[in-house]
Amino acid sequence: MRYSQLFGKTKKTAPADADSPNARFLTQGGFVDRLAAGIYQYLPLGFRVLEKIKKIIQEEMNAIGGQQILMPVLNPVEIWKQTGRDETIDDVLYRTEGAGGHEFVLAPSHEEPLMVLAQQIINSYKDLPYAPYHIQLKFRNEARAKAGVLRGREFMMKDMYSYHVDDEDFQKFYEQSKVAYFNVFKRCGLEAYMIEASGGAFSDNISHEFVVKTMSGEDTMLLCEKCSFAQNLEIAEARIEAPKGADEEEKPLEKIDAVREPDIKASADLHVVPEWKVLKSVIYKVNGGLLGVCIRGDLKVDTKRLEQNLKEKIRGATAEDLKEAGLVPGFISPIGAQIPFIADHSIKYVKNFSTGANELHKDYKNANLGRDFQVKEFLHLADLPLTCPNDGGALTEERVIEVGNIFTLGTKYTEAFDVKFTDKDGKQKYPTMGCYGIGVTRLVGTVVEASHDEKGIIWPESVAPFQVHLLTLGNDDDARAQADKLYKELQTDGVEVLYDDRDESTGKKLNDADLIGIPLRVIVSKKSLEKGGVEVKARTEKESNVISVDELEKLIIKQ
RNA sequence: CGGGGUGUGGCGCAGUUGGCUAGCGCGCUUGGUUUGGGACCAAGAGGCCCUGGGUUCGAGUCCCAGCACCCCGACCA
Repeated sequence: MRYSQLFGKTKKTAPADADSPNARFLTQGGFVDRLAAGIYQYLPLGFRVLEKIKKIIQEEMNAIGGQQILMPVLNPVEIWKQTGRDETIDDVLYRTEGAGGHEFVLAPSHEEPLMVLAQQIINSYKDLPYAPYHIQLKFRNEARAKAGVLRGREFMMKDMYSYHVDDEDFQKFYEQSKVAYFNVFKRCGLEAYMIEASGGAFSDNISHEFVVKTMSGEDTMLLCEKCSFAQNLEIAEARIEAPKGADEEEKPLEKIDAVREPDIKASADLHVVPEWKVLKSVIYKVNGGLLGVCIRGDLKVDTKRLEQNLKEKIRGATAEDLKEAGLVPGFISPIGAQIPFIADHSIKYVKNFSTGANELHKDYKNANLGRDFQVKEFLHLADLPLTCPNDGGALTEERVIEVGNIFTLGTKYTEAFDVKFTDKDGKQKYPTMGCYGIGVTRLVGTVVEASHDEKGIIWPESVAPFQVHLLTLGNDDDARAQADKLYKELQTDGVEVLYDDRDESTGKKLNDADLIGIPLRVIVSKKSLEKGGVEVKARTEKESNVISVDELEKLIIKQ
């Protein structure tokens, strides 16, 4: 492909609102374009990456017996009523009306249409197992789309579903799917971790998530330093979620007289509430300034964790520090305070906190997060004994993005659609199912998140839009002729080449090459020809070297 | 759905207490000079200033309502 003819060029400046690395580089590099929040269109460069990732997934799914099909996006609402999911996941469903007032949903997942197929196809134990899959757009009315292509309202997903005669056969396949999943991510150049997770709204059963470490991730993973134990923090933290009675209606904020001792117990006694209903505010001195930390009254701030999270040395604020900031020990609260506050996640689950009013012997009742006070950031700061259940090793926290997940579905759907097969013994039975998802468009963004530098993307060879970025520098006629010739030869050899044939300045062309991030950069210029060939540099390397055209062809074709 | 922020040529931005023909950089077109890390000169094209109401002699600017987008949360196979 000649870059001069490519539909979609790089931009010198990224859109101001594209702030996660994937959003920034993919839009600036001309891979994708945002049409609306969470809705992207793919330009030739982005589309090529998408297709490569799809191909890897197809190969790995086929290898474990998957059979690709294609199911429709537009689904009659009736099949969604059959599982009750038109109500249970109503909040994410896009609905639309067809001719004659028929109601449709845009599929957010595809268990339902598949079950209609299964009713017809699954009859005998001789047929099983089956593992149909498809790669298709999904539509989910996310409350908040974000982070470029990582969380979209329209996105592409590979979903596979398996049917088995019994649990044993299912388990065997489930294990195979884990291997296939690791293969997919590895081939995309990603290091994935498999972690235990809760099933969420789509399943109540056991599930495993596949996650990749990224800054723009949405989840936190706990990773054991000693063994391979990895777990979603959600599970570990379940214990600090909402104590009984914590989730109540928000009541009006009230300021009251509170002649009491300056501690949590005194506050809880005065307000006649359990200690977890008291909002604890602790003030630290960080980098010369003061920082408030809110946490549930019954928990303690783990200062080591706080330091790790802030990457700063901290110490407790002194009485003078507090006085200067206008804070009264024992009656501190984020409401009306003049210093920044952060918080432990535990306070998100409790309504109507009691807390100080930043005045001696005055308290607030019914203080609510968001309405009455805000915090800058939520961190995991509670002093909980979070150690590895296997060997007691320390657990580190990692920001991760979920790129795939696998579920045991049991007979939930086969029963709902009354899909039965006749077993060897002549009895009718429900097949047991699993489902296996990979976010395909999310993978595109994840690769960028995991592999970039300040200049741009660094595509792994396996998913790069082109293998070679060929460019000329200078306006030397001979160099251009040589480059044209090389471009044609490489094409003849079946090498995917992006040829920057523009008459642009050196800096612009080199910067564009770094931004687009094709693995191998090949420069043909007067200078390189004088040194006897072409200059090659891997995107991952700093230094380039000059080799002959013959050597180049050997180098590329052996790959 | 709560909190915060932003809407001005394709992209990034400026626009004063309301004032005349809405600017700048990048990009684009034409001509010329350049060419190893975002070159230069000259001449151009390109704007429902988010939308709708209001105030005013006069609104990009003030007021009201709405919409969109981004961020932090709630939510989330």
